[in-house]
Amino acid sequence: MEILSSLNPQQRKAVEQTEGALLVLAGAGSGKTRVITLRIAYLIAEKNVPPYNILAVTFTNKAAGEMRERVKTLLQGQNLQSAPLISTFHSLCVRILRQDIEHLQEGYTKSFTIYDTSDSQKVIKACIKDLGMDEKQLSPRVVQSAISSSKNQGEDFEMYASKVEYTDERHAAIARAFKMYEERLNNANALDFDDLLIKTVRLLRASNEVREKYNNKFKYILVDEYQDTNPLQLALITFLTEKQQNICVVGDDAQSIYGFRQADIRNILEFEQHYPNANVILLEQNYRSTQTILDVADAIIKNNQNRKDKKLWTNNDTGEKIFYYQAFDADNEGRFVASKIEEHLRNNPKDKIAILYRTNAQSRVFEESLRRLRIEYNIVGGFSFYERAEVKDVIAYLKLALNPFDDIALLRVINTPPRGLGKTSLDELAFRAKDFGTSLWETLAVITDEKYEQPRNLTPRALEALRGFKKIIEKLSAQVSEAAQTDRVVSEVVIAAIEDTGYSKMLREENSDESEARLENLQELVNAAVDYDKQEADGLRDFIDHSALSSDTDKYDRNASVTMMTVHAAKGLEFPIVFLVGLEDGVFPHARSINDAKELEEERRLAYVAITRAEKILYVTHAMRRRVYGEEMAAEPSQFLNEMPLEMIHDLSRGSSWLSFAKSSSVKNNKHAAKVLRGEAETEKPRSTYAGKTYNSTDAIAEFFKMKKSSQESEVSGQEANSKPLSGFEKLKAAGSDQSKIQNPKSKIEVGLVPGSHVRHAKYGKGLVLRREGTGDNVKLTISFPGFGQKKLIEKFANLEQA
DNA sequence: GAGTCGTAGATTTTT
DNA sequence: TCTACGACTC
Ligand SMILES: Nc1ncnc2c1ncn2[C@@H]1O[C@H](COP(=O)(O)OP(=O)(O)OP(=O)(O)O)[C@@H](O)[C@H]1O
Repeated sequence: MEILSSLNPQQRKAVEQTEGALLVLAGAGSGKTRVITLRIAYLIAEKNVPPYNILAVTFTNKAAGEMRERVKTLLQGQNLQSAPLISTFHSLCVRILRQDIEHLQEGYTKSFTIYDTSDSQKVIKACIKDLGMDEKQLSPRVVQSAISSSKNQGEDFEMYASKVEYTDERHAAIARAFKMYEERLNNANALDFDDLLIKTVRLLRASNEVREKYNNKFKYILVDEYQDTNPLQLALITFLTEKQQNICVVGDDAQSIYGFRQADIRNILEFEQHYPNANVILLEQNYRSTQTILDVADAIIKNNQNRKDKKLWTNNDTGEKIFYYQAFDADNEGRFVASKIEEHLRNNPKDKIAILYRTNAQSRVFEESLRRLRIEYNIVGGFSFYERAEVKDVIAYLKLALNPFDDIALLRVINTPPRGLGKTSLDELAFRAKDFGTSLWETLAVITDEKYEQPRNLTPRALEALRGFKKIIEKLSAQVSEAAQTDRVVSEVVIAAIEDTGYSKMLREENSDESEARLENLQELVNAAVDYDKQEADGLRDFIDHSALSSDTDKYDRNASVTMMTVHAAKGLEFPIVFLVGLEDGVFPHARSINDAKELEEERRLAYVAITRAEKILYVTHAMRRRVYGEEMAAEPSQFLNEMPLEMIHDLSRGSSWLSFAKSSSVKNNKHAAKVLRGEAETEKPRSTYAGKTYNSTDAIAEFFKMKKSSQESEVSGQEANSKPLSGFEKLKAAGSDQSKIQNPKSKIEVGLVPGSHVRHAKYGKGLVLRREGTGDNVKLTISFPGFGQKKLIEKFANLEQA
């Protein structure tokens, strides 16, 4: 088969060995995804496996879409009766449950609703309230994440509750909320994201018939990014491969970045225990990146204790050095990136460039700076189209029409547009519902009935409004079931949900820029439905499912020259030019992970993923100041920068930068200046804890600041594209020194502690002042103490000495 | 019941 | 900085 000629011998082996269990464990860019893709084509074209017997599972919709495309291209010209199923875990589960959930006998029907994260959050809030607790005592966020992580480990609320110590009030409260949450979802015939997996696993476990059915259907199973599977997903795969064991998984333990979703790399490392006859193939040649990029990625990942050493080599050139830029602040970082992108596109308009960041919130600055230069970009993730309020509203109408038990959908739309149904009426409705033990919809039907004899506790106006609402939904339901029978015209029902509900009327009457934009978004929704009608014609339900599962903007345009996304979203992709931005302690690695060795290692793997996305050119940038919650904060260069081999980095910053300092302090016989900077950490007991390492670059940075102070004039005027008359650094210095001299004469230190000053603290020892705010007795100082991190202290009480 | 205003609190990462 | 929710007014 000629397509195999594009493979190296190991890859080829992995493709040709179609029977039995196979693990392909290999580093970044070694062709794992290519193996999976070709394997699917090979099974179909060479082994004559019917496509419907093949299941390939990926992690994101984006990855599934890409793979579908590639397989399609490979199989062009073949006359196929069916297509292989290439889907995410979640879509696969929806597919199975839509067919067979009734076998589970838990009261769920095929018309179940999917609750997204915000829907579940609403349920949780209601539960907390109904348990007589305050959101401040028990935050919905905490409950939600507890429930989710418990579920992803395969637990139900009973298992969760059984683990709670009876003295542990807090967890007991979570357990109660968990229980109530489960009951409410069940009553609403609703499943959350995690339930999709849980229920499928439970279904496969409980029903021999169903298990048998899918074992017979999916004879060949392939899983990409296997290192990111969690115990539930493992269970799912295990059940699906009970009969046949034709399973091929590929992955790289160094790229495991979904620990927060309970992903467990033991799944991949212990694959041979799960499938004792498994073969293991290692791929060691990287086809993607330059040697320099691989060296840098490798240098970083080597700092992880918990890892499996893998070889990775490349025939590619050494390539360019890594480009580094220290920005003055986030805005300046954005300008730098945009201007570099402009330069690249001027030289080669076809360049494909990615901006990768740790959190979605960072995208804004880059959007603005690109827009300023009129550079087109597209952005993956963040708030998706389907998460917009107006879109969710319309979808909620449709969800309610499909599943009237969906209380969340009902509450969302019952008074949108305003129908004169306020808190009082809705409280009454909810109260009755609880009393009857039924859904809001059923309750509504009962109490609006002409023949209902009990006192209603509703104003005549409210009663009429409820009746009107009921009619609207009934009409919509009728249209929906009609459409379901004709198996088409999703778009018509969508239009009905926009028009006949009064929704568009409300927006037209509002007549603002805002409402204008919303109407446009709804038009987009109609367009999506029209497209959908043309392509799949799988009915309204499928359309709605799709909207729930694609919070990830999977229609990213691979032809666009600039794409921005989080590092997580970039997994599996590659770009000739990559900008990895915001490399600061607290941002990347994220502040939430910095104090936990395990989580810090995950951040480091994330850095590894980010760097290995680059094919030819990698830029790394960081800002010295960044706004956090609207507050300007001093930012330290990321420890991951410190872990890079500095001689491979080329400094593009104007003036002196952290890098130039780090390089200059290199001891002759030492390979990496970074090691020098790490100093004591190296001689310490080898990284038994990371607490001390977190700020171990502080000394370097402290000295850097000191240097900076003396050369401030040149540094500031050298800052590129800094249009403000006074740089922040100057302002900071000015504000700091003036205030401390004039308004704080009582201060122990007459000179005043300006940012950059060294101080000594009784408990934390030597530290460096990063920031000063407030006046008089209220002066607060942010000080970085090596080994203790940043502390915010009141100058008056801190008892600081100048060091 | 609807709309306005003020303030506390929040951000990882994805399905 | 932005948001989401609660108090307050009409
Ligand atoms: N044998 C080969 N010859 C030439 N190019 C190859 C070969 N195998 C893979 N490639 C190319 O290498 C690049 C990386 O491949 P692929 O995305 O499959 O790697 P991967 O192992 O899945 O990477 P990651 O783990 O980083 O997602 C792709 O551009 C692919 O086309």
